[in-house]
Amino acid sequence: MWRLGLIKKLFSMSRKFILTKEETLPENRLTIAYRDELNEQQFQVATIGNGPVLVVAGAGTGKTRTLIYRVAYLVETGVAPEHIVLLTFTRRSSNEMLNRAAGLLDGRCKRVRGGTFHAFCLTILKQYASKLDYPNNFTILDASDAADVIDVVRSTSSINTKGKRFPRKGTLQSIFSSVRNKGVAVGQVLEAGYPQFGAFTQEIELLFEEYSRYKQKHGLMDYDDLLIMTLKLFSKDPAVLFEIASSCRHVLVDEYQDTNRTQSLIVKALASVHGNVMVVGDDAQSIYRFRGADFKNIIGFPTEYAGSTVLKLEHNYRSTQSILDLANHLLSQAKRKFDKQLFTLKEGGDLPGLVPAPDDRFESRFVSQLILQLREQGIALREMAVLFRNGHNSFDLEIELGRKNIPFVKYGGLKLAEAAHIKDVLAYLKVIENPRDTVAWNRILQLLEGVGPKTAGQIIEWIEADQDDSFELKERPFSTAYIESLRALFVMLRSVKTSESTPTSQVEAVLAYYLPVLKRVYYEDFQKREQDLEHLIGLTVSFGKRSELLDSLVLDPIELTVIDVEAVKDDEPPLTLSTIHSAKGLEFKVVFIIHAMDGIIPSSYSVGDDESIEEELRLLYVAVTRAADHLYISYPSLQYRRYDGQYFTQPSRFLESVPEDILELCSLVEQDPVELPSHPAPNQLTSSGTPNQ
DNA sequence: ACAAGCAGTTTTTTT
DNA sequence: AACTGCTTGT
Repeated sequence: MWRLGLIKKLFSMSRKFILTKEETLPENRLTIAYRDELNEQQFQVATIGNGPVLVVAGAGTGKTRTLIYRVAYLVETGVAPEHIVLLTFTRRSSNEMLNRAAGLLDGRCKRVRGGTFHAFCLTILKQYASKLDYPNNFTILDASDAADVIDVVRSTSSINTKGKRFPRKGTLQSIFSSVRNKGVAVGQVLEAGYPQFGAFTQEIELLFEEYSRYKQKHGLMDYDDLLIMTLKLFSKDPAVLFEIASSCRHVLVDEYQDTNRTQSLIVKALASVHGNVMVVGDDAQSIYRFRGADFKNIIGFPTEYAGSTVLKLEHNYRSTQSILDLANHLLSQAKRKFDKQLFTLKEGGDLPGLVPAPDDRFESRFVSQLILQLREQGIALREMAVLFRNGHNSFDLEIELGRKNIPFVKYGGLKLAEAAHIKDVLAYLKVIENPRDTVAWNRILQLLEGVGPKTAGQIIEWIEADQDDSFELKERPFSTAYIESLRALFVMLRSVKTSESTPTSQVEAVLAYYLPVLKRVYYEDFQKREQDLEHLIGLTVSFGKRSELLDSLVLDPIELTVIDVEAVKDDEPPLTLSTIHSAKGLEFKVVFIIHAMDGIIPSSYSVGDDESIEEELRLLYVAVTRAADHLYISYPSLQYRRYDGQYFTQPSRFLESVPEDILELCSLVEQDPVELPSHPAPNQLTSSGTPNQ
């Protein structure tokens, strides 16, 4: 492990020469009228000179827009687009920003580099992998791949997992990820988050070491490695750091409050030559503590970067005053105080509504009916969103929307690349790409009839011993139970490997082999899964290389229901369903927050830990501030749990102390469909009163 | 000895 | 829906 001190020393090593600042274009020769199109605070941000800058931007203050103008300004004043690095949270927001910036300057911003930290680091690592003793065709493990590797390591190690309850593979994976993202010891992570496994500290530490060794040996990198290995590369080879940092004349980071320690060190490294780093964020919207994000990064920025400028964006252009009142009230409940009060010129507006529904079904009917009515009133579906805490909170609503023929896209929850059948298909391609990828081998071997964990492990040992990437089946004591199907598998792998065809035809070739397997293994619902595979073929056409397809699917996971987007491409733009986490940075005219009961928001997992509860509060704050004009918060009063039957719920504790002149309590009243007026105002559907139970 | 099938439990949020 | 632990079958 490298040390923080070493990195710091590294940065100070590069000698600095002071150049006189190149003359910037006079303002009147710029093509964009920055002063007219931005407010004073935004203008400052967009046009500020060199040096470190922290922008504290409240929700809805035009942060994205300002960053776009910043990029445009830099390009216009002579910075080459490829010397600008724009790090954003999702590739979705990165693309949106670059497209909008390109629109401002007729395409000149297209060559700005950027994307997520992980994607950006990947491009560096692909180039310099050999310096870290990795092959440059290394495989990226997603969270469940990583868990599978941990499982393999555990079963081959001599650790006794019997007796008392030993953590499962997925739990181990999150423990290891915390260790690395927070930079603390295994023992500390266990103590803080998993006290029940404290007795296994030694075993878990051992596994952690073995897991790291295994990845190195087999050319595997998990998500955390992409970041940490990049830092390691920088500290191992200062010349590489210097070369990369030299090409980063301006580093811009969005959502800085959600970066972790490693990411902040990467930013520091990238800015180590030119020192031009602008980070934008809002500590009140920090919602990724669970994966190591630390809002201290944003708070501590001015101390970390001497001579930095702090700018603020406080004018909210998005929401009505009524919605901001609720948002401000939520923030006032936080233990850690925020020095921000958002203000808007959009006075008044309907009060946000709190709607207790009798149960799930009523909640879904309420939301979908109101959506239809608002659409009648001229609000497009694409301007409305339903937000929720957990991916599965919308299942019932999804059925109802389907019934009412309301098109929707869902963000968050299950990703296409996480579905078992997609992982199967990708595993064949991964093995062809990197024959040392034992996780993928393990997966595809176990799809053979008569091969389970033990036999798969045995076959993998033989394959590894061969050190031969040509997929020839050598003489081994194979059992007759599976030898024929194993032979068929190798024939397929060899023919795809040697075909040198496009990723699309490679996927098609794999599918020809895989479809019978699919039907046997998933005989219950293979038809549904077959559709996803069709969708996968559609996705492959934009890739020129197999490795690009594989990397992209891991780093930029396609949401499962994006299928629906394709289907309705020419029709009405769909309604958005999203987890609150995935809705970060987005805005909608109408927002529904569903399942807003205690135990969901805040999650029952966070109860008992003040810091976690605070994060849940910020999460609700983020959800509320997505809304521009109308906000409805609902929850089912009655829930079913499989074993203890029905039980009554409480609304989220964060909403309990909110006075009725900020959040209006509504009730649902059932009415004959014929009686429905054709153009009711949203408030007429609900009337103030006691909850209807 | 190992694979396959069944039953019962458990599920946050994301790169 | 997927994972674990248990039982049955080869």
